[in-house]
Amino acid sequence: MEPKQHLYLVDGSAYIFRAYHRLPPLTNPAGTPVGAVYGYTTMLWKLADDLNKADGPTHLAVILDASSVSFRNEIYDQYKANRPPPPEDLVPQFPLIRDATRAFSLPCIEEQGLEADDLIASYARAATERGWDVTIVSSDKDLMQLVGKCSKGGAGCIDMLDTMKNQRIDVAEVEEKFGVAPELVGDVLALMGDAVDNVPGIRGIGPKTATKLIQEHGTLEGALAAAPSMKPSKMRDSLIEFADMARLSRVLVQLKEDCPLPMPLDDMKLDAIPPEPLTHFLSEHGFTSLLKRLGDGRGSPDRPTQLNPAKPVTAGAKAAPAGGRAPLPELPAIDRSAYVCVQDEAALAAWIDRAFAARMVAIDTETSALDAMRADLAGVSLALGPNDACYIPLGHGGSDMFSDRPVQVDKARALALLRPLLESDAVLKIGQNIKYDINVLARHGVNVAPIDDTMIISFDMDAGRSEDGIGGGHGMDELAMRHLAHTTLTFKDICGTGKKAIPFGEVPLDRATQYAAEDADVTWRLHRVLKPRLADEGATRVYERVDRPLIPVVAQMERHGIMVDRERLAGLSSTFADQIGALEAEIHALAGSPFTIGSPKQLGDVLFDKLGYKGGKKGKTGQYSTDQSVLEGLAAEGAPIANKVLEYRQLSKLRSTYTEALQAAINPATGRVHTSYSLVGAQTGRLSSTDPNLQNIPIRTEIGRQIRDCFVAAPGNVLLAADYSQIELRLAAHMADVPALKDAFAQGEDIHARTAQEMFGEVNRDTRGRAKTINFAILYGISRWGLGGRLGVPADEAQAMIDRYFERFPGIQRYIHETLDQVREQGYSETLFGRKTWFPRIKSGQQAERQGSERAAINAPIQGTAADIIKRAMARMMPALDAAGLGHVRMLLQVHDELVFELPEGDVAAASDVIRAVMEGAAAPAVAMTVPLGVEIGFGQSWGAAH
DNA sequence: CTCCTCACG
DNA sequence: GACGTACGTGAGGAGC
Repeated sequence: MEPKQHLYLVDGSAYIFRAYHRLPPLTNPAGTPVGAVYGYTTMLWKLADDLNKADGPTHLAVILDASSVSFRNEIYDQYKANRPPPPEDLVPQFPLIRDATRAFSLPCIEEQGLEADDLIASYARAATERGWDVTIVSSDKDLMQLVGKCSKGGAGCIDMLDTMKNQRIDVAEVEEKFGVAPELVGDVLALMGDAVDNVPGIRGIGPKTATKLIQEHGTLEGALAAAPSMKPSKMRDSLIEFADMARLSRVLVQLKEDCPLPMPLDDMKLDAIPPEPLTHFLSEHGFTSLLKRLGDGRGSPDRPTQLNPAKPVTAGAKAAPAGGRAPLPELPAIDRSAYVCVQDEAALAAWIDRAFAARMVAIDTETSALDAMRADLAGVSLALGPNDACYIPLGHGGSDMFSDRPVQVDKARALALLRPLLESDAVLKIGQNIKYDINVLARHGVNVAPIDDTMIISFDMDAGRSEDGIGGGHGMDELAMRHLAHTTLTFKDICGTGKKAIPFGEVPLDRATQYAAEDADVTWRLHRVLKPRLADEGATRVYERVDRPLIPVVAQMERHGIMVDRERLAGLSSTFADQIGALEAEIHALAGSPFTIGSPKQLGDVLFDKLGYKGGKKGKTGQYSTDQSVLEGLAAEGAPIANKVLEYRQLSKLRSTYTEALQAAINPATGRVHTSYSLVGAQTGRLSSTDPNLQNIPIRTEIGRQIRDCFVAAPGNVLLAADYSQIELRLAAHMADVPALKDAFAQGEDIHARTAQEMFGEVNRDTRGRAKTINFAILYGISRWGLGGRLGVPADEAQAMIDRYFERFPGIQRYIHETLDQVREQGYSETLFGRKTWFPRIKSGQQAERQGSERAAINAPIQGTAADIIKRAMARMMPALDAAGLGHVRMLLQVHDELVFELPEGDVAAASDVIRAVMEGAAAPAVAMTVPLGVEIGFGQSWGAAH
C-alpha cells in the first residue's frame, strides 16, 4: 500500500510579515534588508528537513498573495482598504521570498484575484479528497476554519503548524482560541470583524462577545434571529441594526475552496533539494551560518539569533558602512534543560567564582510580589553565557511549619556570598529593569553596581518603534521575541493568574529554575544583541549620560518614599464623603428620581432625555457625552444640576483616587508612600509614576490642593519643591530660534504677556489668556479647529491667529516643517541630547492617524528635551549636594518639571543654592542654551506649603 | 475588558 | 468627501 501522503501548504505572505517583526533587522552584503527573508529561509529549511520524519511533509508548496485586490473587493470595496503600506525595509524583501523558494526548488503558487487563503483552502480540499493529510503552515485565524476538516470517510485531515511557536494547531487549539468548533469560526469572525482586513463585523462586539453569541445561538443566523428577543442592551440593538454588516462579513471571511488549481498536487512532491541554487542564494545574502550547515551535509539550523549586527532600520536607510563590525557568532538555541538549581554553598561559591572570571553577569531576582518595597526575596538567578544559567532559591517552601521546605542555601549566608560579586566594580551586572532588583537587594543591604539594563537600552534605541501596534514595548517577553525569536516562559505560565495565582516561593524548584534561569539567560543574550547597537545607532550618549546614571538615582528616590499624614487624609476623606452624600441628595431631587450619578450613561439619559436639556451630543458609542466641558456648557445655560454634578464628580474623584487610595498605599514597614517610576513609560523620555501615581496629585483647585497638604516632611524637616519655570516654552524658543521669545525670556518678562503684546497689540486679562492658550497649542502641534474650540472662536478666526503667530515668531513655522521633514525621512524625532522617538505612523494613509503622529512628532523633541534636562539634573544632584556637605538631603519625587526634596529646615538656604545651580546648569556642557533656564524654589512643612 | 472621565505636567 | 481635532501620562468606576 502506498504510504500516507502529507501535503504542507506554506502561507508565505503571512509568514514574511511575522518574520519581519520578530527578527533583528539584518542586511545582506549589498545592504538590502533581509531579516524577514532569513527567517523565511530557516523556516523552509526546517520544513524540508522534516521529509521522511513521522508527520513530516511528502509534498510541499508555498502559496503567496499575488496582488492586493481580490474578488472580495467586488463584494465590499472597503476590504483591506485601511491596511497601512508595508514598512519600507520590508518591501524589497517580497521578491526575495520568491527567490528563496526557487533556491529550494520548491513550487511557489500565486494567482491574480485570489488570496493565498483561498488557494490554500482549495489545495487542502483537493488533497484531503485524495486521502492525504494536510498541514497549513500559518497562524492566520481565517485559516483556522479549515482545521479538522476531513475528506468523506475521514482518510485525510487538516491541521496547522505555527513554526514560530513550534506549535501544532488542531481542533482543540482552535476551540481554545475561539470557544467554538472550527466550522463555526467563520461565524465568530463575522461578528467580531477584523480590523486588519477591514472586515466590518458589528461594532461593539469583540472576540469575547462574538464567541458567547455563537455558543449560545449555534450560528450567526441563529444569533441574528434571536436578537429581537434578547434583553435590551446596546449589543442587542447593534445586532439588529448591523445584521447585514455581519452577513456581509460572513461572506468576506468565507474561504473559497473551489479555485482552479494552477499546479497539480503530484508536482508538489518533495525530493532531495539540489544544492547548487541554494548555495548560490545563501552566499549572495550572507547567510553564512546556513551555508556552513549545508556544507556539513545535513541538520537544520538552530533558531537564528544574530546574523549581521543589526543596523539601524530607518526610512531612508543607507547601506551599512563599509568595514562594519564582524558578525557576532550565532548563539545556540535556548535549552531550559541546561539550567542548574543551586542548592548548596559550594555550588554557589563556584558560580560566584566563574562570574568574577567572566567579569559580566546577568542577574534577576524572583520575589513574592510585584512591589519592590514590600516583596520578599524568593531567589536569585545568574547567567554567564547562553544556556549557562542557574537559579538560587532562597525563600522557597511553605509559609507554615508543616509544609516541606526544599533544600536551599540560607538566605543571609547566600547574600553574604553574593554581595562581593554584586558590589564589585570589576563585574558588570546586567538586568532587565534592574531598578527592581536594585531595590529588592538594597533592602537586604546589597548595593548592586555597576549595571547595565537591557530594558533601558532597548528604550533608548527603539522608543515608539512599532508596526501595526505590534512589538513596541520593552518588556523581556517582547524583546526575546523580537530580537531572539524566542518565546519565553511567562510568569503566568508558572504562577497562574487571578485568584489561583501562587507566590513564586511556592513554585516547585524545577519549574522555578526553568523560569528564573531563563530570564537571566535571555537578559544575557539581549545584552549581547542590543548593547552593540547603541553605538551604531547613536544612542550611546543618551544611554550613558542620561538614562543609565539615572537608574540608581530613581531607585533611591523610590526607597526614600514620602511621608503622608494619614489622619489628615482620613479626615478629608470623611469630609468629602459627607459633602458627596449631600450633593447626591440634591442631584436626585433635581432629577426627580435616584440614579447612579457616577455612571456617564445614566447621567446622560437623565440630563438630555429625562430633563430635556439641549446640547446633548452622542459619541461613536451612541452615548451622550457628559464630560466637564459639556456640563460647564449646561451650567452656563442655567441648569442647576450641572454644577452640582461637577462638584460631585470632583469630590468623588478626589476621594477615591487620592484620599482613600493614598492611605492604602502607606507601606507598613516604612510608614511612607513609595511610588514606582517607569523609565520607559512615556515615548518622549519622560518618567511615569505608578502604584501610586504621585505625578498627578491635585494642585489646580483649592479643594484639591488640600491633598498636597497631606504630603508632609518628617519631624524636624521641611519639604522643598524646585520647579523649572516654563521650560518647554523656553526650549521652543531656543530650538526654533525665535528672537522675540528668546529676548522675552532673557529679560525675565511674562512670556504670555509678551505673546499677547505681539499678537494683539495690547495686554489685558483676555489677550494674555488667549496668548497662553496659543502658546500651548504651538507646543502640542496646532490645528485651526482645535484652537478654535479652545478659544471659542470659528476655525477661520483661529487660523488667522495661527498665521499671525507664525508671522510674529517666524522660527516656529520653520521648526515645525524641519521637524516633520526629518521624521518623515528618518522615521524618528530627536531631542537636543540625541534621544530618539520613532513615529512609524507618520506616513499613514489614514489622515487622522497621520495627523496625530505629526502633532506628537512636533511635541516630542520639546517634551523630550525637557525630560532629558531634568534627568541630567537628577543624576548630578546628589554628588553636588554631597560636595557641599549636604549629603543628608533626600530627593523624593519628580513631577516632570519639578523635584521635591526633604531636608532639615536649617539647610534650606544652602541646599537651595546647590539645587538651583544644578537644575539651571543641567543642559551644559552638552548643549549651550541660548535661553536661560529658570528655577523657582519654595519650602514648607507640606508639599502644598512648598508651592 | 473597554469606555469614559479626570488628576497632573 | 468624510474624518475628528492639542502633546504626554495613570487610575477609578460603570457596565458588559
